[in-house]
Amino acid sequence: MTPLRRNVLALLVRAGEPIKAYDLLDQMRSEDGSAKPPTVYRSLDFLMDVGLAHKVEALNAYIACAHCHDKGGAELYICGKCGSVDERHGAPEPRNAPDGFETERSVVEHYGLCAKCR
Amino acid sequence: MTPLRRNVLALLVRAGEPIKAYDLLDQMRSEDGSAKPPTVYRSLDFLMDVGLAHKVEALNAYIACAHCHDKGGAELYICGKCGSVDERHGAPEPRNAPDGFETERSVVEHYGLCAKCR
DNA sequence: CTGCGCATGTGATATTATAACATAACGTAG
DNA sequence: CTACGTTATGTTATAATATCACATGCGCAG
Repeated sequence: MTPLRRNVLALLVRAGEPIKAYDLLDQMRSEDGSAKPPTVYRSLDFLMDVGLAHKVEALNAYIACAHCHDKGGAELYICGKCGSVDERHGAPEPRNAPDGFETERSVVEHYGLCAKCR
Repeated sequence: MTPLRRNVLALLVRAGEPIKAYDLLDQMRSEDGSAKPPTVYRSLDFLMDVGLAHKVEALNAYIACAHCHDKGGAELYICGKCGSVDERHGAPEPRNAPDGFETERSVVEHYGLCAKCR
């Protein structure tokens, strides 16, 4: 874990909700000035590799992992109104899977309204 | 359903696996010549609205719906080797959901190896 | 005919992400 | 200590994905 990566993680944590790569980049630039796209994408890739961050595929955005399990995909409940994300782990999919399919990675994202925003 | 939209749907069906918007566009251009990005994106949006196509979020690609249920998100099993997609419907998520969360739309994509490719 | 609503055409541009190559930082073998 | 390999970062450019904004056409209700 390098200072750069730690900084990216801190920004993700501070955001508290999904944040776009280029918004992260803007925040980095306001301190550093020299940040460029590969800087932020490389740090995000690293953080996702080690399980400290997730990509929200349907939003093209990124969040800090709330569980730090380091393995196993998260299940995300994303409120479309307030932007909050509730992250759950370990939900064993109902094995609706085709016979013999071997899952390596799952993307599970639910969009809707959280209890507060209903 | 217009000729344009029917054509896009036909191309999706013909592809038989997830296809990128710009690959669709290339195929359209090879017949039509005048197709442009909004042409294909508008048709895709329409097809997704009426449930005849899905976006594979983690691939930024699109597929024809194999069930035509018109409502309710699909659950996709995507083979990383041969590219085949097995589409399942009606899997009730194990309701690992936060209390009071009201889901409007779900994205469920499983990546791995299909039975044939293992 | 006229006006309205929707679909499409067209050019430009915004957003998201990666390629390719250069430089630096850091540990380890010799 | 020094040379070297490996990993991380800097830098420039560009690719890939998606949308905006405005013009045009087309069918139909009034």
